[in-house]
Parts: sequence; C-alpha cells; structure tokens
Amino acid sequence: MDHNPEPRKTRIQTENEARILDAALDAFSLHGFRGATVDQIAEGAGMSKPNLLYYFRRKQDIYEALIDRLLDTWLEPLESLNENGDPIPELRMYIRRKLEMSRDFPRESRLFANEILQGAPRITRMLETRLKELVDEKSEVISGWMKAGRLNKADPRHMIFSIWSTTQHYADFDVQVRAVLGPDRGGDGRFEDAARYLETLFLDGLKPRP
Amino acid sequence: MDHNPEPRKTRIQTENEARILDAALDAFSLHGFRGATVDQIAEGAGMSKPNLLYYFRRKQDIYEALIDRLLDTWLEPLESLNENGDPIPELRMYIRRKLEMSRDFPRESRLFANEILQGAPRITRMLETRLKELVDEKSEVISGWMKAGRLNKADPRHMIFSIWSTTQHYADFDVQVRAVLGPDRGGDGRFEDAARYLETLFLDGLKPRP
DNA sequence: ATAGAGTTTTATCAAACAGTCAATTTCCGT
DNA sequence: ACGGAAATTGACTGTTTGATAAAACTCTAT
Repeated sequence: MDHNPEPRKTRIQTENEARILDAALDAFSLHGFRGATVDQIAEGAGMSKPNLLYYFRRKQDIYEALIDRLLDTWLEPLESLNENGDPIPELRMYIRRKLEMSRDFPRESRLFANEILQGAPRITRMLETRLKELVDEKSEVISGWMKAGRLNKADPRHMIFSIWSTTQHYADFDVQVRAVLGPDRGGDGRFEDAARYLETLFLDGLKPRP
Repeated sequence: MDHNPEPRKTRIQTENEARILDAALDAFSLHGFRGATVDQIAEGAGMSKPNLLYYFRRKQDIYEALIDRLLDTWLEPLESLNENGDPIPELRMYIRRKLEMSRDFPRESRLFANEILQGAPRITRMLETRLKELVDEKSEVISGWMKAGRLNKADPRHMIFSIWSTTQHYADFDVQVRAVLGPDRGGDGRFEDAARYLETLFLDGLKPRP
C-alpha cells in the first residue's frame, strides 16, 4: 500500500530546479536575500518569473532550498577532522581543504557570509544547535591534542574561527584581494601563495625562533 | 573678497546629518546598499522621508558620505605601523587595535564587508589606488623586517590579509561567534580570549617547539 | 493518438520603493 | 517682533517588486 508517496520528479522539473538554484546562488551570494530579486533569478535561469514561481512558490523557498543543500558540503571538512590522526597533518589538511572550498565554491561562501552578516535571521537555530555541537565536539578533540603537548595551548574555538576567517577571506573578499595583489598574481599562483602563507602562520607563527 | 564661500552649516543641519548617518549605518551595515530602504533610515533617524531627502538628495549620497567618513578611521591602524619600531610589538599593537575596532565599531566593519562582498561597485577605484598603495608601502616595511631576520619569512600581503580577516571576523560574523561560544563567554571576556588567542597564533603558531 | 498531468505564458495585482513638489511651519539674526 | 532663510510635512508620481489567476501549450504514458 503506497499512501502519500513521494512525488517523483520529472526530467524537466529536475533540470529547471537545478537551473533556478544555480541562478539563485549567483544572485543571493552577490546581493543577499533582500537585495536579490526574483526577476533577476528568473532571467539568470532563462525563464519567466511566473514559471520560476511554479517551481518555488516563494522567494524564501529558493533561498532555504539553497542553504539546506549547501550545509553538508560546507561543514564536511571540519566533520572529517580525525581524532586519531596526527594533529599537524590533520590541521594542515583542514586548512587546505577550507582554502580549496574558497577557491572552488566562492559563491557558496559568500552566500553564508551574507546570511551571517545580515544577522542570520533564517539559520540562527542551526547555528545554535548543529554548528555549535560540531564545534564543541571538535574543540574537545583539539583540546585533547593540546593537553597531550601535541599542539601549542590555545583556545580551540577561537582557533577554528581563525581558520574559517583566513580561508573564507579569499572567497568573501575576493574583490579586495584582487585589487591589492594587482593583476600580476592572478589565477592559481595566488592560491598557492595563500596556502603556503597560511601553513607558515598556523604552524610556525611569525616570531623567529633562535 | 569671499566669492562662493563654503555654505556654513546650521545647528539643525549638523544634528540631523549626524542622526541620518547613524541610522544609515544601522541599515546599510545590516542589509547592504540594495537591501536597506530610505524609509527605514528615515524612521531610524526619527524624521520623515522627504525631510531626510532634504539633507541627502539620493540614497546613494548617504551611502557615499558614510564610506568617505569611515575610510580614514578604518585605515589608520595600518597607516601607523611604524617602520622604525620593533617588529613584534608593532605587530602585536596592530592586531590589538584592529581587534578593538571590531569590538567598538562593528557596524562600520559590516558596512565594508557588505560592500566588498557585493563586488565593491562603489569603491573599486579606492581599493585599486589608495588601499593598494598603502598595502604596498607597508608590505615593504614588513618585508624589510623579514629580510633582517626579525620576523619569520612569509608573504607580507597575505599576512596583512590574515590580520584583517581574523580580527574583522569578530564583527562581521558576530552572530555566528555568539552562537558557537554560547551565552557563557559574553561581553569583555570574549574579547580578551580572542586577543590572547590571536597573539599566540600570530607570534608562535600552533606547532609545539622542542 | 489521445487524455490528463505537467509546464509555460499573458495579464494582472497590491505593496514597497526612490524620489518630487508645493505648501506650511519653525528658526534665528536683526 | 518680524522678515527671510531653513526646515518639515502630506500628498503624490512612476517604477519595481513578490506573488496570483487563468488560459494556453507541451510532454508522456498508455
């Protein structure tokens, strides 16, 4: 007996929803929720506004679908921080993966940045539950490494913040980074420079040792 | 002969412009340029919309006045990095002052973050000239310190980025920081924790030394 | 090939928006 | 106290915005 079955999606539905979400990511990541318009998204997706609203009845529905879809991807690098690994390689890997995400998914990074910047009205609960629990758990891991003398002692939560901020900076403040570095260091060279610098910073710091 | 003299401002004019800019800072820092509305700003400033537009004829004029007014304050800490000082105290001071600015002027930080995040359409020129020149100049200073062995060798421009991102994070991502830290570490305790952590990170890094 | 579900468009709406204008009220130096 | 400048307001305009309704069209399983 299949009562109330999951409505299975048609080919057109799948395609159009994907095109809408892609266009919406462009718009929302650049202008935030309020600044982006449905017309804009519809044009980006190559369809009329009423047709777009046939797939997502309200503007907010598109936005929420986007956020839901991106959350797992976004938190995955931290989730895979392995308690049983060596702290230094684990850390190095985490930083590199976050930096790669800034390079490969800058729109996603800006979407979250916009949401937080604007007070996170739509994801406060998530921040206080899922995100907090994940950070609490991984802070314990890091704290354990520190107590065992395998990492310098420092506040693990602020340490996570510093990894987030330094890596996401290259996506969120891309325009500024480009302007300051000038046209010379574009492309992959820039990414490698950033990776090398962050490794030095996080492992060795800036104070010379005798 | 005083031809075309500067129109001197009345008391009311001075007061109202200040109230408008303050309300505008609230609105723009929270919603960005497109997301903020003139009605909203007028209400925040406690006056009618036509009256507000009597002082600033266009929405964009308010925004530009705000940015102009804030730029000097914002760049001052980097500008006062002193070539002839000791690198470590200079660095420590710069980080602390940037962190204090995030604590004392979070709205200003968010305003800039919003502008950059949305592609910096109104300040691209400034980024490519004034900001780039300042960073170039101070990068030379830092580079000199490194060549003299007074700082670890690392890319000075990325070093500046990392100081900006880690300190501004506490203003721009305040909601997230609060959610993750929980209600316990509120107020000044949080600030001191961050200051202590960043000092450890930037000076010593996280890898333990024998 | 065709019926019915699925898709798209035209036309339209009310609310929100930035900005204008003329008329009124308040301020302030004399 | 008064006259002109400065300040304030209500009423309004044209546009953009999110959203709806109904009609027309297209796809697909049988």
